[in-house]
Amino acid sequence: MPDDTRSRLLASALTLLRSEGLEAVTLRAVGDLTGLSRTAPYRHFADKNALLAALAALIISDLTAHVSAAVLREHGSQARLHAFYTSYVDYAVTHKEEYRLVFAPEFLAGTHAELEDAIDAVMTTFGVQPPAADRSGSMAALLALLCTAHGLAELATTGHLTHRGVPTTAVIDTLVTGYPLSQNNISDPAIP
Amino acid sequence: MPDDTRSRLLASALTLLRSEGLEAVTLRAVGDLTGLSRTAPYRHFADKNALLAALAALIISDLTAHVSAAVLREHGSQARLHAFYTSYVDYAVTHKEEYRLVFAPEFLAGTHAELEDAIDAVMTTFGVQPPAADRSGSMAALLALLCTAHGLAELATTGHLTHRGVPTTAVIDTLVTGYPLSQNNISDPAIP
DNA sequence: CCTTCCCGGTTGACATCGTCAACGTACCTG
DNA sequence: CAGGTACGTTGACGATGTCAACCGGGAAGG
Repeated sequence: MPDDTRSRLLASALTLLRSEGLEAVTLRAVGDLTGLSRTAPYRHFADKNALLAALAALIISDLTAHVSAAVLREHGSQARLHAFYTSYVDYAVTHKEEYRLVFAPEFLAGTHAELEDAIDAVMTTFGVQPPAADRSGSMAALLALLCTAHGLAELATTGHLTHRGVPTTAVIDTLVTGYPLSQNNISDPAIP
Repeated sequence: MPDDTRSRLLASALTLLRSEGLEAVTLRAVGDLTGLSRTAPYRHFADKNALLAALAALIISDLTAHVSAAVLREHGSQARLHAFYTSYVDYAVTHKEEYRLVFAPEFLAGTHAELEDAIDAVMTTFGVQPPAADRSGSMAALLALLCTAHGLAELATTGHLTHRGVPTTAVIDTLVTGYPLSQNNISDPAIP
């Protein structure tokens, strides 16, 4: 085990993230909790963002594993779609701060690699081939799926959904059974 | 014009946000740019979060105006749905930092009022009545719509979409024409 | 065995930031 | 005229990210 302290630093950061939130993850706190001193992380990560990016990568793996397991447990497109949304949102809500970190834009600049891997993992789960030029249709479909799941998760974790008095599950059901708009459920504007 | 300096402070903050990004919006910088001193914002806002929340409210108004105009310009559910997604994402991509501020979760805690208003504005645009118990179905549909738009915007502004080699418009087209998953476009997993 | 170098770690220091306390100044009110 | 209040300023404090300088120990090489 070569990079032992590096793993311990990441573990401390994860502990802090879970227990006290993203803003509590400070380099000094990470060093303290690991039993080292403030600038110790600088021996293993270029800067704070590098540490957080590494942590985000771990979390993404966990998230994809959670979702993949839930999806594979079901059979049939509809059931799997439902499982996908449900497990995705469930993970985000259960691990609010972790999910928040994964999509925190401030330090993700240029480090899209992890998310790309996550998307690849989802695609593999659904049996879609890796990006190929002639497959752009499927790619768009998958990205549309991810967009919806992500928006769902974001609005669910920040409470914007439940604050409307509508349970998240109802929204998911709506998404799974199809877009009501294409069925003309929504009338024309009442406002001229 | 009673609260003149307050407006000027907000204008300065908006300028900073647009030109140098969210992290450049510091109370000191806002004070400087307004021609006042560092702690001047404290005479008009409780703290930094209050200032940012007020700014976010302005931006939300602008966003909803942009989207509403684009939607009302079209006729028919499908065209309007397309206009909704396109204008929403267009605004987010064109005003990356502003959109980022609107959904920055750190200071939004408890201040959902503006977003609620934004949702109400969208609902009005589509002619849906304000939240009523028997209307929860429509509510869920609208929230599903917003979820998708938000996820789309987030992934588009952070470059996760285009980095996959798939143009955002293709994803939108997929969403408008309907969920491919419910049409069994996606095969069963190739992995056991 | 001795020298040299580097890896992992530490402390000290600095700039920046949000925030509070104390102060000052004008203007309005009684 | 006296007093208060709204607005604004400066000073200071603690927290934070980051850098520079320092240090010990072990590996490398003679």
